[in-house]
Amino acid sequence: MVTESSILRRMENIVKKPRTQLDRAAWIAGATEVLAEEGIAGLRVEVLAKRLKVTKGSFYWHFTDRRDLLMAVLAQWKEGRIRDIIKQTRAQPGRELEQIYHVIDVYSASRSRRGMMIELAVRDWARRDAEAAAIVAEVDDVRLRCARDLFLACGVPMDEASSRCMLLYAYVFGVSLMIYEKFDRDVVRLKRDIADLIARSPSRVVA
Amino acid sequence: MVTESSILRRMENIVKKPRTQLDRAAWIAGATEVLAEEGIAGLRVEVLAKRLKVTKGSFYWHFTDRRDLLMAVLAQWKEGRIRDIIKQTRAQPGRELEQIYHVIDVYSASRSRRGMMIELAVRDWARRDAEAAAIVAEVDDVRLRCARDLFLACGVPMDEASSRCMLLYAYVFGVSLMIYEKFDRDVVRLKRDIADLIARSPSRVVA
DNA sequence: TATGGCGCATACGGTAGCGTATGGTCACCG
DNA sequence: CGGTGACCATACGCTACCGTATGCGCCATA
Repeated sequence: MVTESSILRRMENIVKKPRTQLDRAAWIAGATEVLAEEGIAGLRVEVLAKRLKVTKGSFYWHFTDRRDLLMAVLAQWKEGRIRDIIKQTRAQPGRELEQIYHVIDVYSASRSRRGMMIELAVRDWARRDAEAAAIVAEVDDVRLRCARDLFLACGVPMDEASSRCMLLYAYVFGVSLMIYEKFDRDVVRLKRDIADLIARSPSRVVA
Repeated sequence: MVTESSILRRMENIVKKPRTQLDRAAWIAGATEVLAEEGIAGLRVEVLAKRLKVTKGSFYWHFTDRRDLLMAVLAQWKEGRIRDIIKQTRAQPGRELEQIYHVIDVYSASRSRRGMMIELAVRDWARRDAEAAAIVAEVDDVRLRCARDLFLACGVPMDEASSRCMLLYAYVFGVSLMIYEKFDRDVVRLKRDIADLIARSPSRVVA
């Protein structure tokens, strides 16, 4: 019989105590944290369990094995990235160029350090894991197409739009791998000028 | 007493059997191979020993510990990279622009896959290791300055030369992290156009 | 109040890897 | 021909980690 008190207690458990009982999502979230900090090689079941203040007995209740977790992390990363791309590349008509600058800015390492750490960890992972590579391929494809659409909306021809959006993403990933403090102190100007090169420099040399 | 036969035997050992006796250089070379294939996390003493057909007893004769090997790998990588940069960015007067295209080409992933694998492994390593980061910082500084000098020799102003050489290296590293087969089939044209954007696109929008 | 299952703890066997200790082998030297 | 040292093999203890087996507490339902 479903009593009123039983319903109340059940609601309590849902809203008041989602901490004691871990679910898949909590494990995935924790795993993503570790991935960002330590990379895929440092993402170990027992380490993660210690971090979440439980034992791995809990882990193997929610997941069949370590790979199960890794695939879940990948899937969630993919969903989040694609949602974010759609959001970041949706521009009001006439403001597409502005939006391109926004994309460069928002995906730059200094802007979202955590996001870039995950991005780089996933890409390093993908270099040696076929399933991770497949996910990265999907995300890259969506990203490139979305960014290309922005350039197309700016009136840039197809081939050039392809080149520029590829350059855009290669730049944001690549620059986060470099250590250039000694090279140039005025990083703000540097990055602004580079964004200009990617977004607006005329493609043809004017004779 | 140094007899004639002893000299002959010693020469034999030097020229004929440098295989049985491993030295530091052989270990470092093997370690660099493993680093390229498996990344820093996969670079394990016993794995490397098995690969070199010896046991780790040999390893701990030549190195104090694993970190000793890693630092040696790092040092050798740095030397090699700096030598290569100097070489690749030395241009005959008047051919500097040509040399810039050459640099983009020679450091692209498809051109030297092995070199880029090491490069990416070292950079991923540097994200979590201070000593690796210091080495990468030195190499980046030399690279950026050498490439900037090429742009300067082309008549490009200082600030723009800085921006373009930074974009150049960020691109070559970043593009090797991407998986874009689905996006554009004509990769040759794509890469050529991107090289044009980096090397020669006018920096200012002509009104 | 009894019971069944969910969520986790505990304990176990097994592998991989690090670093050390110690012994063996072979070349060379006198 | 005995000795010495470079170079390597073997064996050991230790830690980290994987996956499994099993037990325990707690909550919901009847």
